[in-house]
Amino acid sequence: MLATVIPLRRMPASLTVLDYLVPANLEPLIKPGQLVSIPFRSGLEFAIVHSLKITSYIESARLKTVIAITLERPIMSREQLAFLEEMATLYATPLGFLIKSNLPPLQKRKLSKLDNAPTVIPTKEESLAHQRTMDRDPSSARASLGMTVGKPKLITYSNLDEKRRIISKLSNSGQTLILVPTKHDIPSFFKLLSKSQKDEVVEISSELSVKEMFAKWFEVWRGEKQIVLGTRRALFLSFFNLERIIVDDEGNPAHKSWDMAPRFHTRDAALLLSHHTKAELTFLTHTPSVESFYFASKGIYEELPPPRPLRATPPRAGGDTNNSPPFQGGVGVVAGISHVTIINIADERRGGNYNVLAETLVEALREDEKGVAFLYLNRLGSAHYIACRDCGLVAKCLHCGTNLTYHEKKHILTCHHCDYNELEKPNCSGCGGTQRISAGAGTELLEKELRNIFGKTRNIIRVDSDDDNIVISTTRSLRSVQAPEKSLAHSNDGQGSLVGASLARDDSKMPPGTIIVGTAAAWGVVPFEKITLCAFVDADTPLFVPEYKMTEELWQAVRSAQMLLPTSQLFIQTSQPEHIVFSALEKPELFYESELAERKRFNYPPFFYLVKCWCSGTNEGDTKETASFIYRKLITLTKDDKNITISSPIPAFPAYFKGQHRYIILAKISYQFYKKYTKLLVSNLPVGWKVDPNPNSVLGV
DNA sequence: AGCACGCCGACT
DNA sequence: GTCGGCGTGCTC
Repeated sequence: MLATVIPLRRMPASLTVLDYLVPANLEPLIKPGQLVSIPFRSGLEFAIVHSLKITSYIESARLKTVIAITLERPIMSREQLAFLEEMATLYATPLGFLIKSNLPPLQKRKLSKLDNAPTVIPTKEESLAHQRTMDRDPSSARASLGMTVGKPKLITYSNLDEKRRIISKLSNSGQTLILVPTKHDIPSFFKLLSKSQKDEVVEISSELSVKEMFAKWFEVWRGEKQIVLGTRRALFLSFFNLERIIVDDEGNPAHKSWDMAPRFHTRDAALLLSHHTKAELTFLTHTPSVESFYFASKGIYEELPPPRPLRATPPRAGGDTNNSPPFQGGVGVVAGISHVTIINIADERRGGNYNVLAETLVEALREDEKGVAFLYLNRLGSAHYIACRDCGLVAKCLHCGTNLTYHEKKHILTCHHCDYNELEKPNCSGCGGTQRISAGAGTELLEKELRNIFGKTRNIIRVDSDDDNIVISTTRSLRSVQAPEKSLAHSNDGQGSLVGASLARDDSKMPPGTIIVGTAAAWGVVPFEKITLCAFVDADTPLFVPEYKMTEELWQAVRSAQMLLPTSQLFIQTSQPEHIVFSALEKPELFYESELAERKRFNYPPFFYLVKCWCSGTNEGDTKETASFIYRKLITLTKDDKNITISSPIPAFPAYFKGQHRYIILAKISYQFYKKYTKLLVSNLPVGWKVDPNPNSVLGV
């Protein structure tokens, strides 16, 4: 007998699986999903049994022999293995490496203890299936029973009470996987669970120590705990009895893994896992992504109910178009979700106010002298575009109307849709003004302005991100607060991360009259329950950036702020007050209609599936040449194929970063064939190329 | 991919 | 004689 095994190490794509002989004494015991020990090169290596067979394309004299079965009970089900294989191919990650990095550290002494540990069999009606699963057939329960799975469900809620009710109705049979966008969302979701649900929870995040991860991994593997609440890395735990997957806050852009391979969206990975394990899949959100809204409207997802206004404006007597249920006085929820005020910053400029803050906002801050305010500054992608500070006009392409990208080196503005470019002019073509900006105001500038306005009467806290650290600084002291490794493990009290909790609990740091100034990093840390006034200081930046998902990101951010701020005022400073993102707050379907029309026009998701591929190198010419060569190869491979279009290489944004020049090739694939063509692309890229399927950004790398 | 191997040049 | 830098080629 032969075994095809996956060595648990980085291997070239052509060698993800290797064949080994199975000694006679192991033949009755060996099965797929088991952890085995194999001779590899001159040493020993751990491997997972992929499949068993009789013959190999390699002559048996050259085959080595499996040394031992390290753990008799399979470490993963066939379905989990199939899921991992699919993830590895679609996201161009070596399979052995993907498995290894998601298994607990393989230490021999710990492993030998485990094999003797008794299995906890659930007392539920599936115990039979479970027994079968664990002892004979390493399949996940629902799949082994031949169960099928219905359409994914898209469930929207418009306040936390509704969300709590949905969660409390979850069936308690089998294992449940709940995926949240970031580690900061774990405690707030935990708070919504019922008491009995809380007892069944295992929390999974990147903050766990090796030892904690080891313990939790095996709790799930043995089926001791029924609810896994975690970030996307929880997708890779070993479930044998997974019955349902819930993707929480489905529209949140943080669900996308963009900086590390495998670069997947939690939603896409959950779809694959659900497909293999037959677990029911639910997308839970206050604001669906544009993609999910579309798929629900086409009946590909089951939708209940459509997104509703989050009390964007106070209800008017009589003609109230708000169809969300009236406030019912539930625990922890306060009537009348955020009152939104849109401030036209262009009016302020015309009125001679050239400060970062509009007079209306300054007035509101003055009135809120006993509260805690949060001023949010969006700096993301601020250098992408050229806008006029005075009138808000943005340079647009003459052919397609897309915002032009500014290239600093050549002083030109280019359109990445149709290769149009023009010279950057010093004056605004709208008002002749010279205050053309390519970067928004920073937190320091804003802090300075607040000092000028309020002097020492206010306590100002700045929350910035500096690489991976969250830096919290007050006017008196400056200190770097790093989320300590263990903060989450001990914070089942639902207070948020330790950093956020310390901000919230320590009232000496947040006396009445505090103003918190922060960038995107602040969102996980700001104690929103204490905030009495919130403002988007520069809501325009995302509207100007030539990235197709930016409008949706702003929509998500504003709606999230409404959810997080049940009572406070929400101010939005913009030079485009009539923009659909703001006008649609009262009628959300308008946003989706408008955004879908735009996406359709440029063949973006959900009409086409995007795959971003890129290469980098120290020499610009060589890198460009490599990119062109691969482009020509891909074009030859796919010519006359209507289901895929491949763009010619474009420089990434920024084109040169950390000593590397980067070039991007973007493929647009008919959605129904996304797997087939993604595989085709991935298998034709040379070593060193990176792949991001369904990317958040098409220009950045 | 990652690591052993071997070739070669620079040193004790 | 031996250390180490890096180009080559193999892994069942």
